[in-house]
Amino acid sequence: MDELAKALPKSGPPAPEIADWIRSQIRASRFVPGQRLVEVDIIRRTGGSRSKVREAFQRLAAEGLLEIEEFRGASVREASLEEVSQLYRARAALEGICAADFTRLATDEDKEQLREIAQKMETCVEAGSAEQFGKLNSDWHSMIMRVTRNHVIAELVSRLNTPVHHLLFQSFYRGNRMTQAIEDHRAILDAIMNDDPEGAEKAMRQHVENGLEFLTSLDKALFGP
Amino acid sequence: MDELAKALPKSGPPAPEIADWIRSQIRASRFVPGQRLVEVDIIRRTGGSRSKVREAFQRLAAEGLLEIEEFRGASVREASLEEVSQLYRARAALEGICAADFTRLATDEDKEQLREIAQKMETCVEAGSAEQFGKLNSDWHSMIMRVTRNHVIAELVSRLNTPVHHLLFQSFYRGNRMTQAIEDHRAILDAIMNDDPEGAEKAMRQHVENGLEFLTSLDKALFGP
DNA sequence: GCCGATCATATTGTCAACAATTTCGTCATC
DNA sequence: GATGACGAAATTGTTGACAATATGATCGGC
Repeated sequence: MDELAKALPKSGPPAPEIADWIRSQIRASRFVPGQRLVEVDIIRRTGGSRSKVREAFQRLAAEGLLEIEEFRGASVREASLEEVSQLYRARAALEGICAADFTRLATDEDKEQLREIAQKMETCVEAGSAEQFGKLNSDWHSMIMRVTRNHVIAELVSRLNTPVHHLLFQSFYRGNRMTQAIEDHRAILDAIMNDDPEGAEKAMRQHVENGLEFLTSLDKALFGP
Repeated sequence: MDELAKALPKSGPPAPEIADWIRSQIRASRFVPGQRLVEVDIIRRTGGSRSKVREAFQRLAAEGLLEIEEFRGASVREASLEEVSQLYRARAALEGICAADFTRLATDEDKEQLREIAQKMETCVEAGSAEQFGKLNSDWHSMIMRVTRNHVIAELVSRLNTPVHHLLFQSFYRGNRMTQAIEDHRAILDAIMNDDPEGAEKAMRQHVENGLEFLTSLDKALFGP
């Protein structure tokens, strides 16, 4: 009864908040793939009742984030490389169309703001601060989502990202991922500035595909020869 | 303890199966938007225990299909027209990319099979059997999904469709929706046969957008002047 | 030391009882 | 007849106890 419970003086947090908490733990790599989530442990940490915790597990299982086995409980699901690949294909489609919509909908201020974030990211590369880079990268993609005003797609992309969030974080530390991303962003921004929705979409898709390629190479470096 | 219980001689169905059952009821318009889902009622009909039913509710709420209010229970969520519009934009992106992938991956037999389904649909128009048309339409889109072998996208599209499934069903009965769909399918198929992935993608997006336009006009005809 | 059986513990699955809240009918009052 | 207070019934929220299963330790035999 320490972490979430303190933030919420109520009797107990409802299932969605417990789910949020678990999700945040996974995104922060405090819960890693394969790890078992014991009910009493979550109860202690969140202050939620057992039924609430179990309901939260069901929610997360529906999202594909947890795996529930009979009499063995919930564990963080490990996405296979094949699944990650499919997931990135979905992201390419969704973020691609958002890039096109952004090009059509964005005001000059919006575009300028996007350019500024990209610029800050470049300074991060020079400073070698991958952590800050990751945060700005999130801002950059969120900015596009916000302008297109499609909550459904924003939610979907967020969910699609959760299972690989911990890997993304690592990836910026490795190889030339940051400079690659910078180049991609510049290509996207160029198309946006030229009022070329199709070009922006194409560039965004390429950006996502590059991300996938980097993840697969990262996977090989970590696990297989 | 009548419907699902009979089909399953086990002690009681697990939460995911109860969720499936409720989902099917919604798709079949037996549960309509706004309708409250009383726990004991679901328990009687499925044979599940109360905790199972509640967990199933949470799953469906996570999918956005149900709405859960404190002390008021679960009810079928009504998707606003704005939300349906966003949802179709997502579908356009996802199914569009699948059409392109299908063009690249499909064997000649696959393409032929797709053409056959489309042909059967044309006979349905002549016979005026909207119900059969709807079923074949599902087959047509499923066929594309199957060939592209992307379970993630297939699952997403299925979920995106569930909230409007009951409207889709009606829409085929109205106006010229069927002939419109036939034309769209023909355009998509033409691009596929010409090995033109981008053309197929474009045509598929247009097809989805047409579906949305039809839904909005249907909505106006039903509710607003 | 290694292997398998056996048992204690930990964990999850199920259920029933009780508390809290909403819902709906009843009735008195205006 | 409309309105609002009251209370019974229905419904949901919460908790705890018990059953079923898995997990891990212990022990005996080889």
